[in-house]
Amino acid sequence: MKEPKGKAEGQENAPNFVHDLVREDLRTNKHGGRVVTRFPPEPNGYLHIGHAKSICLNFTTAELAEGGRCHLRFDDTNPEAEDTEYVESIREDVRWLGFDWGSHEYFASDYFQRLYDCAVDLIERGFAYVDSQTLEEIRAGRGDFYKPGVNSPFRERSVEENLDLFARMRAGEFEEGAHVLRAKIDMASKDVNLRDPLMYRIRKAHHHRTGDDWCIYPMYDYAHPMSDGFEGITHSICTLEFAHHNPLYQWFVNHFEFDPVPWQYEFARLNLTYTVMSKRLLKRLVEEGHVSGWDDPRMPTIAGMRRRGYTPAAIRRFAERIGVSRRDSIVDVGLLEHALREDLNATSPRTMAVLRPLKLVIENFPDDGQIDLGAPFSPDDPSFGSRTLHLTRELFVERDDFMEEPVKKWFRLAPGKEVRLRYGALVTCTDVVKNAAGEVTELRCTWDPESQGGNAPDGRRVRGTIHWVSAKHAVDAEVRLYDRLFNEENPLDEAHEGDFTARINPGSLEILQNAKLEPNLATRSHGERVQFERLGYFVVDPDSTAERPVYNRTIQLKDSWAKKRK
RNA sequence: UCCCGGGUCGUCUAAGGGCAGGACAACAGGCUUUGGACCUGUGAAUGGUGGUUCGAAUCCACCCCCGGGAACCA
Repeated sequence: MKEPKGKAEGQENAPNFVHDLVREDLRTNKHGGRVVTRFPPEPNGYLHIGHAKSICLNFTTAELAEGGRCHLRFDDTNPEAEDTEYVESIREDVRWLGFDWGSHEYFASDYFQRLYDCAVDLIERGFAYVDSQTLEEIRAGRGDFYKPGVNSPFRERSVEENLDLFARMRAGEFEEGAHVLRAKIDMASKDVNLRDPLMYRIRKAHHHRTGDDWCIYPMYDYAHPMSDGFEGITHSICTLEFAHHNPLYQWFVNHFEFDPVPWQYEFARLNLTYTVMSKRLLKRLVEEGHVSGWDDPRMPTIAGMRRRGYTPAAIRRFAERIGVSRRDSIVDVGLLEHALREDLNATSPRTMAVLRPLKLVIENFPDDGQIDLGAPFSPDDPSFGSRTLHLTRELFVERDDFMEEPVKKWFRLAPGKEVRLRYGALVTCTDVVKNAAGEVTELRCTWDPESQGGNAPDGRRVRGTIHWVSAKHAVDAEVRLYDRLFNEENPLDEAHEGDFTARINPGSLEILQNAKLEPNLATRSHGERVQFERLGYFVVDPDSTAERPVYNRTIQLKDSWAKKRK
């Protein structure tokens, strides 16, 4: 029978070659039905959306099998780069994304003794040796892409001498750089990584977890496959730049008797338009003050996206949709934004807030009159509930919703034009008040008392519907409008002048101090998400207080009017 | 100059000898008390040249382009 390999029309899940391979392994009962993966961050920085892709891939792959699991392993073999500070943020971010590693949290540093013992074993079997050349000699001896390497003069040391030297390295008898431990593989290999790679180097550095217990530290190429072996990993998933290490990965794993024998699979890392993803560049943005920190809502870090108002579900959905393949790509950030809007549209209560207030006075409305009107929090889902709006003589409307000399197809406020106040009433602009500078400071209107709630009493068509708040009831707030951090699709494109910071979008943050909110928006808690009707999705920032609410704009609504004007 | 990957609509991807399909974006229309959401429709692709075949995106050959690789980093 022919197994349909691709997905049919209307497919919900994007292609994922790793899932396909694992399903095949399950079918053939490879590893006895076990699937164990791991997410192995180095605790030297904050996680970003690229890591999120990997986290989703590793956890969803494990879920393919009954009893499958995904480990969280901190790959902390370089004491000079890592810090405990990052460990907690990584845990928090993975948890926030919605994944649970249960009791399977590990640290590569917990394996230092075991790794050492295995290295001794390799030495005893003649597969590793202590090299006493200088760094420069080792580098020169490795050759280059076109020339094979040459054997180190120390390559044929006796097992006894190697054992003695290695023990003394561990004991701290030598200075940094005096010796290294190397795997004895093949100095003439076309694969440069196989030319007797380093396994251990001397580093008299304080480790964030093991303190000063060790002065020799294992290299990634040795520690990683071994850690996978120790933990019973079946599918070791990493990004493409590690593909060259696969033969070496297998070499180490095959010199021990692991069950299961792990295998490494590589996939293409995520790149996004209008975004930089490397830890080094993100660090520069923070350190040079281009953003307020690792959790600045413009950052592609998980912490930044969380503060921006992204939902875990949107990120997971995005990761699923873009698929997993081996080809380099730059995903249109619009795909991410689509997943975001999709989730927010379904989950956000609708509210009203005026960002740039313009006073509107209803002249035929009593001075102290007030009409209470019910308004649902969702236009089509009653389970969201409703609140009461207060129609009063003085209101605030959006300055952008008024145009003194309207262009064609303008359905909003303009002299003589009638519009609907959402869930409020129909009002007609009768006059415009200006200050000495000629700026519009107030709109004078009349309303149709028959139109309470916004219904046209005679069925007349009123095309424009605008949002508003009662001046008397409005709560002042700060609103931070965020936009893409970069102006260019590919900020790293070398065709541009200057470095990537020259492409930062100067309009990526605009702070409005005088926004007017409907009252219920003043009492929401940090992280709560709402839609400000007609404007976009917003989230309560951690800086928010009861006295001074602060909202961040997560993303604008799709705006076909803005498009039309262009 | 060497080794390893990879090239399908603008973007991410299906189809792996038999109608090049989907999603996002774009465009057009419908509906609408959010110019939102939703619905309908349209345009849009197999890097090149040869070869095998009734038939090639798919197999073969050569070429071109892109990414990665020579840390005591991960």
